[in-house]
Amino acid sequence: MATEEEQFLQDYAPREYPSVALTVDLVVFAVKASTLHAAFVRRGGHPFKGALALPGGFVGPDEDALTAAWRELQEETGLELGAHRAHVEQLATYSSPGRDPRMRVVSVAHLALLATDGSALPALNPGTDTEAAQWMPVYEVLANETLAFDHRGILTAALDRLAGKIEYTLTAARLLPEEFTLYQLRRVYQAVWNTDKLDAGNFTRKMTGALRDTGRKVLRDKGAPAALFTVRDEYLSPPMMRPV
Amino acid sequence: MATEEEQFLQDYAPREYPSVALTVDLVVFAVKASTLHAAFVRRGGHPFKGALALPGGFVGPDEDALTAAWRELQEETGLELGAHRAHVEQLATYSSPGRDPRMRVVSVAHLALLATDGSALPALNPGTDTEAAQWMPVYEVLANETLAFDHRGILTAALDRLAGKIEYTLTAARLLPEEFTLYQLRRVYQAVWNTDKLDAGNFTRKMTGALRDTGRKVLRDKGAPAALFTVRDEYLSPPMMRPV
DNA sequence: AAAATAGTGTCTCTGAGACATTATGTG
DNA sequence: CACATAATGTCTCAGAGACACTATTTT
Repeated sequence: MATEEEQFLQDYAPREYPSVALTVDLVVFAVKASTLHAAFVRRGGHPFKGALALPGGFVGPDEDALTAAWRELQEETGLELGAHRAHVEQLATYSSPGRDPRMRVVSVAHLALLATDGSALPALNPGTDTEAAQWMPVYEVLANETLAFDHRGILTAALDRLAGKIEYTLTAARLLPEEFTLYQLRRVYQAVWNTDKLDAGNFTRKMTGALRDTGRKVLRDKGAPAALFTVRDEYLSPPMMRPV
Repeated sequence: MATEEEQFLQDYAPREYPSVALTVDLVVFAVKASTLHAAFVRRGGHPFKGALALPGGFVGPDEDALTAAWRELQEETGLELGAHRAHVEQLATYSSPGRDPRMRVVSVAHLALLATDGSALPALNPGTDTEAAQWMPVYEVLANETLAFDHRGILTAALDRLAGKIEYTLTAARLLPEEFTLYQLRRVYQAVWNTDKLDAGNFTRKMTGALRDTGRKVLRDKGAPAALFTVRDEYLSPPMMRPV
């Protein structure tokens, strides 16, 4: 049996099959000043010269798409894994034959969330020789900028996914440090949903069930001190509702 | 400007880049007798000889993954598009380097839903030369069968997606004819969730808001006649809740 | 009439939103 | 004390589930 299988693998003659170049595209989100930002690259060459594009790169022969996405994220931010907390998940795959006029490129888009305290964005690598990635406000980009390839569709898909997911999970906490106040969390929701209509009191009550109070408090410029929370482990990525 | 771009496209020398074979895998669901079924192929050759596998095939050079999924679905069922109503959507992409021991194959998994009246499954093509696809009960397969490659993961991902999606959309109606009774719809929910605990009365009240009563009724063996409904257009794929 | 099924009524509980109120800090 | 913010209380409303009840068919 083992021999039959070995035989097969040896006999197997690589057939004619269509082959494609496989890449990952990243939508990297982070929040500053209650505004949702994403990392973009300004294209210096054709096609789509001068337009904004999402960072990305080829998937190596010995890695899967998720590994490649983490590697690209690290190359772009220079983050030591674990220094910045990060969350990466697959979004969707874009395979339209004409999406890159130069050749057949199939791209697995990923959603990446970087933690910030809401006051500053993570540093981006100044870029080797190629153009460096830069943070830009997502809603302004969507309103005013031209995006290369099918990257507008990828960006809106990522935004929809994030906006939907924080409705029923605590994924929003992945955009914050390990410990955070309800004020910070609320600002993340406002950033993602591009709104300022979130009642602070109701928000507190709604969230505290899935959070753990560290007992410590932190002060702001004015007002009462705010409690520091962490996400209760059982609510980290899975649903906040439907507690199994 | 046009010249500069043309110049670039001409000058563009195809670089060295890793290339992969791109395929689609299909999880095709249909319901019979309140039991969720999926289409499988029994493997006749190595690797995974004798195990069950999902149907699928290569993505052609001039089609995207979704088009290839529709083509494979048609080849497998012999359905004239529109004769059987069908729903196909992208699920996720599987790109682990070792997932096929023969070569580097990246597969875009798709979820397909076929309409039945709940009493019989759509015919599957008897297969050209290769093994024909066959319907099998999903929960029994997951409990008792060995699945080839990473197809167990794909199948459970498809099932999770479907089970979750029918909670807040009317996607379940894609497993039924254009017009259906609440009894049929309830049986679909029971099939997908593998349960029989759905109160008929509450189910009716919950669903009727998103349905349109055709005014016609249909009889069963016993009991009162049941009204025929269709899905109100505005609720077809998008959410039943959150009415914008 | 008896049985089975379709559909409605009723009650309770829970969660969300609107909004007021109390508590705790700073200048 | 004035002010700002955190957190809680209160009220209302809508939706879901448990369960009883009525209506409509077949045998």
